[in-house]
Amino acid sequence: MINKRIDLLENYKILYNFFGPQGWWPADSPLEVVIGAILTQNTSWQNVEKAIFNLKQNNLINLIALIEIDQVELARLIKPSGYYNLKAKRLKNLLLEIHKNFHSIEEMKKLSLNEARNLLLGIKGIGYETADSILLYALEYPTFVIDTYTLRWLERLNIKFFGNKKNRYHQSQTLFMKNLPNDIKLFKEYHALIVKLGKEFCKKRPKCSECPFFIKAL
DNA sequence: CACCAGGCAAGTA
DNA sequence: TACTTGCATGGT
Repeated sequence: MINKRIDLLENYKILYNFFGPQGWWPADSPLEVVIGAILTQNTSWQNVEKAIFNLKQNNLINLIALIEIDQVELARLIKPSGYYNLKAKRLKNLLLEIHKNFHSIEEMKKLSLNEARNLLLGIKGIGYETADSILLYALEYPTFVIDTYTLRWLERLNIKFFGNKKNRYHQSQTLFMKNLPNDIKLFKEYHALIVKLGKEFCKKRPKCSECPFFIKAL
């Protein structure tokens, strides 16, 4: 299963030295991270920025305000991020659930990692990646985010997992977490660097041969 | 013009 | 269990 030629910590260092710090997650508050986590589902961050800008213009980076705003109006404001009807519903649903159980986003931290994770995964519209993104970047729990870039990268390294979607996600996540120090900053930066790598070199096949990281990884 | 982006849920066989 | 489809805008 684990390719012993791959030293994940060593590869992190190579990536970091090549690309530098990525500064994820760009946001002014944990709530803004949560909002961005929903809005960026299968959507470029550039489009998410436009939507978040609209929300900021209307003082809507606010838990109560977002719970009270009309869903159709919210959808109109987040339109640039795509799937706006769906995302407006998911956002209100998630924030309502958080407010129902806690005073604020930060209050969720009194839960253990697994408690918080299970709570999030029980909410419609929150899958594994969105849950882990919120846990890591908004709440600062030490969990590793797996996304399509990460899976693509593992596949290129010839590391394959079997079973259903849930098992494959957790096996990939475990691979990183068992082979890295339990360091929140490292987890944040590593995931961002893998996304950066994917955007730079893995998007189109011909570019793969130009990827300096992939050559060093092997 | 086609294709993709920092997914997820529901439906089908 | 393993595909397929709907959701939708904006950049390349």
